[in-house]
Amino acid sequence: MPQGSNASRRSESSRRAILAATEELCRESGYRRLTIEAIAARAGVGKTTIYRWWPSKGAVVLELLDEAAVVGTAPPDTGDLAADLRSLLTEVIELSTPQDSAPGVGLVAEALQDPELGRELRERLIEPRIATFKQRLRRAQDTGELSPDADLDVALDLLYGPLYHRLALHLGMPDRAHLDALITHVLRALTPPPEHPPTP
Amino acid sequence: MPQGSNASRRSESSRRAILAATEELCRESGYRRLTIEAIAARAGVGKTTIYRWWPSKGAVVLELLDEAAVVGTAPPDTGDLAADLRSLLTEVIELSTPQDSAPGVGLVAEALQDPELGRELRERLIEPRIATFKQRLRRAQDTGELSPDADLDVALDLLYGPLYHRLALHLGMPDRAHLDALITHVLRALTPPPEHPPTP
Amino acid sequence: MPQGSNASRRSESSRRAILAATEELCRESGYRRLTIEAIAARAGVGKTTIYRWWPSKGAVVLELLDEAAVVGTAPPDTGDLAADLRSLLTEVIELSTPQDSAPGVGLVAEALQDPELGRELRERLIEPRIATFKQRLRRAQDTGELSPDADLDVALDLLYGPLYHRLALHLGMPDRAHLDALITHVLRALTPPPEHPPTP
Amino acid sequence: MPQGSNASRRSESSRRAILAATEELCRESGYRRLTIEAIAARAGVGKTTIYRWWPSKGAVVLELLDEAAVVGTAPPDTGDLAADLRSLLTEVIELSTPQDSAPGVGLVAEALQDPELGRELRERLIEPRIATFKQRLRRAQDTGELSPDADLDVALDLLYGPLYHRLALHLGMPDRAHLDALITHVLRALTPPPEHPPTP
DNA sequence: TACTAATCGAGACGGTACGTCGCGTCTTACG
DNA sequence: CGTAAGACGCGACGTACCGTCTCGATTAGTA
Repeated sequence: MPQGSNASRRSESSRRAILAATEELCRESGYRRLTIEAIAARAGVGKTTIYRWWPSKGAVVLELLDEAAVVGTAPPDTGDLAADLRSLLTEVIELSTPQDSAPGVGLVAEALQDPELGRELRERLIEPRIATFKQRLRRAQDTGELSPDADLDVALDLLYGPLYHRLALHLGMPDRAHLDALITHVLRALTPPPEHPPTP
Repeated sequence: MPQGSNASRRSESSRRAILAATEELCRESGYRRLTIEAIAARAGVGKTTIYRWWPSKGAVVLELLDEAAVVGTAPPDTGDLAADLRSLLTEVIELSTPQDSAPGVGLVAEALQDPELGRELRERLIEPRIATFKQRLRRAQDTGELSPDADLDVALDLLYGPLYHRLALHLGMPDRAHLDALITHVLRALTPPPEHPPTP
Repeated sequence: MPQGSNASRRSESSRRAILAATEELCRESGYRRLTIEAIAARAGVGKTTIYRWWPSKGAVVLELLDEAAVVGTAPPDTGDLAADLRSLLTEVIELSTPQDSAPGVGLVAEALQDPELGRELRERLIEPRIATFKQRLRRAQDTGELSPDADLDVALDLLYGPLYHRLALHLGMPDRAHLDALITHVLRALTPPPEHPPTP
Repeated sequence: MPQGSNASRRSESSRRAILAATEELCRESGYRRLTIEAIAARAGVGKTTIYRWWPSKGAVVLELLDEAAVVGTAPPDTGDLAADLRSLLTEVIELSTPQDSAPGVGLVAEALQDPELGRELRERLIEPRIATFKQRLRRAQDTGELSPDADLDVALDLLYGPLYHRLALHLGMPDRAHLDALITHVLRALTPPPEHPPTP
């Protein structure tokens, strides 16, 4: 593909330096104290260069997380549905755990107040994971593990909801036992007792 | 409570003016653009007076919401458990709906990044509602509507979780049908099929 | 006049620090490289404090020169008109000589491009000196040294003009001999050969 | 001049576009707001092209004025010395009058602070005019209109000085009457009353 | 006529300073 | 004393231009 003259003049090395500096500073002082000014200084880059390519510090952090995330587009499928769901949920839990938390939580907090950032966050980080999640559940429907008319959006709310609930309220992420309890409850609710369908 | 001579010389009229100004400004420009500086100006109050009594703008807004909320400490009990749960959840949904959302959502966002504010938010706004919620569920256990060993913390996660989930992801609050689906699912999961207990 | 409550809250110590820093920086690096940012840093003062009280760096420098100038409002009068004029002109020449030149020349340069600054410069620094100059010439008219209908504005142009001429063209200030030549010429032109008046 | 193969590959059309853009922008927004960046944009030219051929915006403007000026190298000589001087002075006055003033005044202002630009300005714009001026005066000495030992440098100062004086002080250029008064005075001072020479 | 190197347009880049905003503290005068 | 008013030191903001630096794409003189 001869994209030739269409090539952006953007400096890849600056881009990398900016993301690296962002990651360092976030780790050192947290999302809150993160500053475009400081990123530029640490990265050895003009502020302009940051503003040229990102609209806000949130967008920089978003790209950082986006790069960091190894997106396995195919859902895990060990044959054990509960285990697979647990591993999907665990990925999110780990993104919200202290040492790495700064960028993730800060980003969610900022996105709450900034619709445009929220949209980006949803499109680039969240929706792919939702898709993966639903893909796994759909497969479970195919194998008859789940009721074929189970409402997958409800399942999504029920399984991911608690994580955000606890995040927002500083309640600490659910431990292994609690997580298993959640999954068990939800699967039970979605598993077809043949005679009455889940939603009236 | 004979606090007598100990009575604070704090000016109640300033306090009210501050909260009123906060409410107006929040409504006009949103939590994000809210500023201690602007509150003081609008309220005709010195900045010192605000800083003397509140540690941050979040704390002011928290007090505003705290005053606004009519906390029915006793849970609703119409005899219809699903309906009662729906009305409890609806209160929170309304706090997160556009016109009034600014203070509520902004506060949650800020609390995500400010542990102290998070603690205050939890203690003064959240926990009373959690208590009310659990109280109603416990009554349902007493009447046999719910399994006596149902895990109420899990129920809490399952019912409130989705709201925060959707809040954080700008997904829009669940509509009436979805909400009912949620409640139905959760109640089904908590209702005892006598042979296997909810947690393994 | 008990101006009491009317007293400005302005910090005199900051004002002095700002002027001192300005003077130092001007001496060290010249008017051109002088920067509000640097003044603030050197003075240990917020930039806001400078912008609050002065509209531009030119205004700060103007105030600096204004304070530095010992304005003898009464003109010198040794009885020797030429000598008195020479001493008046010398004051201006010294303000435009290298070591002290930075502020003075820079200010004139900036005022050339900034009408508001030009007005201030004129009112606060220039016009008092013009008044003094004219006062001395008027006294010379009283004593008959000068023609009573000599045009003092023309005299002003003729005597001060060359200084600005040379300043603008980097020609160097007139030396003692040239200055005396100038004064001699001008006085001769203003001294009445009784029959024909100076202006037609 | 066999510069032959050495011929510059410089683009004349770019040069003209740059000068034209400079002239327009100067007229529209004044020398002060003039910017290399803006010149390049308006001229449809890369910034590099400007920096390759001129060291500063002052140099561009200088070239602009240099081209615009129709330098009559031979002084006017109508036989009426006062009239000839007036027409020489008028050329400078017009260069400093509002509509065209921007480039001229700005250039002088900048040159005050930039010795290199000052030198260029002097050599290319000023000195030719001084030469012309002196040439005319010398001719007047030949015809006996002026004292043969009149100091032409003093004459220069006395006649051009007031213009810069007024320019620097935003005093407005001398009107016709004042200009005539100046010329009259100066000529009187330089005309030989046979018994006492002009300088003591 | 084709080659080849200087020049061109475009504009990203690392910087410096700008002028503004809001912070949280401090100072002053009043009630 | 608490208060209204607001100046203060500070830090970050987002912008404007600077002068330098790649990038192909002309383009003009030479081979």
